[in-house]
Amino acid sequence: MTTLIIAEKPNVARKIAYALAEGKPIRKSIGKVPYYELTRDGKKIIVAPAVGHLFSLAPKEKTYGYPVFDIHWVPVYVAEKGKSYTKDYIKALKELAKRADEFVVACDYDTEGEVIGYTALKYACGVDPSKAKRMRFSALTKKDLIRAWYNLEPTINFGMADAGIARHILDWYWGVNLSRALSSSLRKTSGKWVILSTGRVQGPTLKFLVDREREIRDFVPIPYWVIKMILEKNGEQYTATYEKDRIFDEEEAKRIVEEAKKGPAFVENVEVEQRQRYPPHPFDLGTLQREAYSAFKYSPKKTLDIAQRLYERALVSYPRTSSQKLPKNLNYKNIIQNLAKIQEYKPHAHELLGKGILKPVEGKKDDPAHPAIYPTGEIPKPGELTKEEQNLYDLIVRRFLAAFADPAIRESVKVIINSNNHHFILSGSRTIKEGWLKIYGKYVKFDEIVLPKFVKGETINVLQIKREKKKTKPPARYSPASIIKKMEDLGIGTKATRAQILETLYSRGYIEGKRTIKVTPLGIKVVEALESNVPDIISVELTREFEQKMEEIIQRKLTKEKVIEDSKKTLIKILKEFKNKESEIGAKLLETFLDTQKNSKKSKQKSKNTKELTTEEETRIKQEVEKDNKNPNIIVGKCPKCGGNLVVRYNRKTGKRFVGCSNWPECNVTYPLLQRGKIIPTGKTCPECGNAPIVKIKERYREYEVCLDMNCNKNRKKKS
DNA sequence: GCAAGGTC
Repeated sequence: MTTLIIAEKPNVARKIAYALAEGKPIRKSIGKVPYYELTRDGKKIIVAPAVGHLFSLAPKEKTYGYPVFDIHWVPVYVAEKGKSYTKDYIKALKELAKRADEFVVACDYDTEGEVIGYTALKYACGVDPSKAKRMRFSALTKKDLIRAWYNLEPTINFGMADAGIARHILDWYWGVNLSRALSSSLRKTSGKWVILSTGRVQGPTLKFLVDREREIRDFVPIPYWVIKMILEKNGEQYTATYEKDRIFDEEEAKRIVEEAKKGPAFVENVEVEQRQRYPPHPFDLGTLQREAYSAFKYSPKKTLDIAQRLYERALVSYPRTSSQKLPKNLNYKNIIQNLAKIQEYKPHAHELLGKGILKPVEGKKDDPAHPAIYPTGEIPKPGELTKEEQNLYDLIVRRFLAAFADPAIRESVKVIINSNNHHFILSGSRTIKEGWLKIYGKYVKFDEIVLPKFVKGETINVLQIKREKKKTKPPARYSPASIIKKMEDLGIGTKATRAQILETLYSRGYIEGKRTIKVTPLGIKVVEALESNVPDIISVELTREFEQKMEEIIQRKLTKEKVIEDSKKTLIKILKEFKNKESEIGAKLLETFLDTQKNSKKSKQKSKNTKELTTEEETRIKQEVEKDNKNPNIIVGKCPKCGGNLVVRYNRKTGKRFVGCSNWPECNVTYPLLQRGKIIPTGKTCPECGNAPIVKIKERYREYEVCLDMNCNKNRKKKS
């Protein structure tokens, strides 16, 4: 009898093996994949890892059309580029399954973990998933793991597996079909092969960003006045502000200034307050990403990448966590002693060790699978880390050490000045006791405004009282850090995927700007198209609905088949309507797409999104598109006579192409076209005749622009 | 190739 335990990832496989082994497990490997052999109670056990999802959904037939609902599970390395490393893991599981006659899933206890286990059993091991048992644990300590081993669930949780599978399929149906619909619309009008995309998470995220753009665009600044008192004490100048910080009536502001100027000004009261400031909680991934953004301006994606590298070197714990709590049984003392070997942490570490009790602060959020991010106590060799790795490591170490330090004490002072019965406030604040700020202070900003001592009744030497005109400001644009916080707050995406999804929005050309995110005209048009055709996909409610359905599947109140069928029906209807309006939608997308292209040329950015195709691919796509729509409506411009769209059409008898107005037969405007070369709309109207549009003709070895009007001077000049 | 979700 041999039992094969399947873990979600290599690191967990190792932990399970060490926990269950009597003595030490034997580490072996197949290719690059490590696995462990051990015995417990005379039973042979093999522990082997997956690496997250090993299987992914893909269409059964390779088509470019939509709708598409016929999909199945395939190895991820088949479905996605850059996932070849998973091949070895599937191979290893397949190999080890042959040696086993009992199977235990030990993936994270959530819907995704259940899907990872289910698909690994079914497609890698070739085993009926209903034959497998389930090891259920929520912490990776020896105690928890041993308890889980002796209390195996008799089967995997099929409710969770079904809910997870439904989630995968629903996301695929909505995301892929609508992405294809968007791309297809633009292709129809532009003739260009551009990837547009949307999905359950991309959609609402882009929508938030667009909403913010609209708020900014529609913002009407309102003027207001602030009143300031410049005063002098001991040869230094200080500025006090009027008790009402914004005055929207200029006359009122004038009056206050005039009255206050009469004086006399004296100190009416001095309020001093001391407050304890506790250290910040240990890092979950989202907080680390925000902090690294504010400290170093690293994008969330970059921070996760660096943290992953540190984790792989065993310098820090697992980064994809939402916990803000350190593990209870962690040997804090040992870690801090190790960190003391690094010169810059030495004094802090020694101070903490001298305290006797080591009790960290913790945050509210928890994660069943992983604790907060902490330094393991492994010490990097000098020069081992890059500057970026060093920065992030320092941030994590200091945050960890700070959690054990004393609170800081801050003092705030309010001097209330009365001048002819108008009140002005002079504020100061300073740190009285540094506490944890000594360790982590370089990453937090606190004002340090030290005031001289003022006493009640004291006369104030006023130098000036004045009003300043200001304007209300529009809300700020999102930064990569703040949009990810927004996603977190609304519960869309996961800790592991949010950063990646944001990168996707950048690579689609929907958004730009490293620090403040600006939505491009294309991004705005995509949201507009979805708002009027598929409002569901840009709404957070779709996620809520999926979650609810999943819960009902887990509770066996609904079957996954029913949920999938329902979504399919809804989508068929939506996609049918979308297809009917493709030309219209595409025309709108195109307007701004031309601008985006021009702009990106200006800033010398290469659009990764528009790729050159091989002739083979091009032929296939053409056939596909033509099959889909016998008359590809490439819009080349506006009709000078009626304002309709000028589109490329084909003579039914001769098959020859020409440009005609879309309002035919009401409008009879036509232009002849050269029969050779690819027609590319430019969005420009001819500057020479001011009438007909200019199109680009792209032949195999040359391309040139012509005015559609054959009699226009522009074309004559060209020829001569 | 398009999603979102795991992970190296």
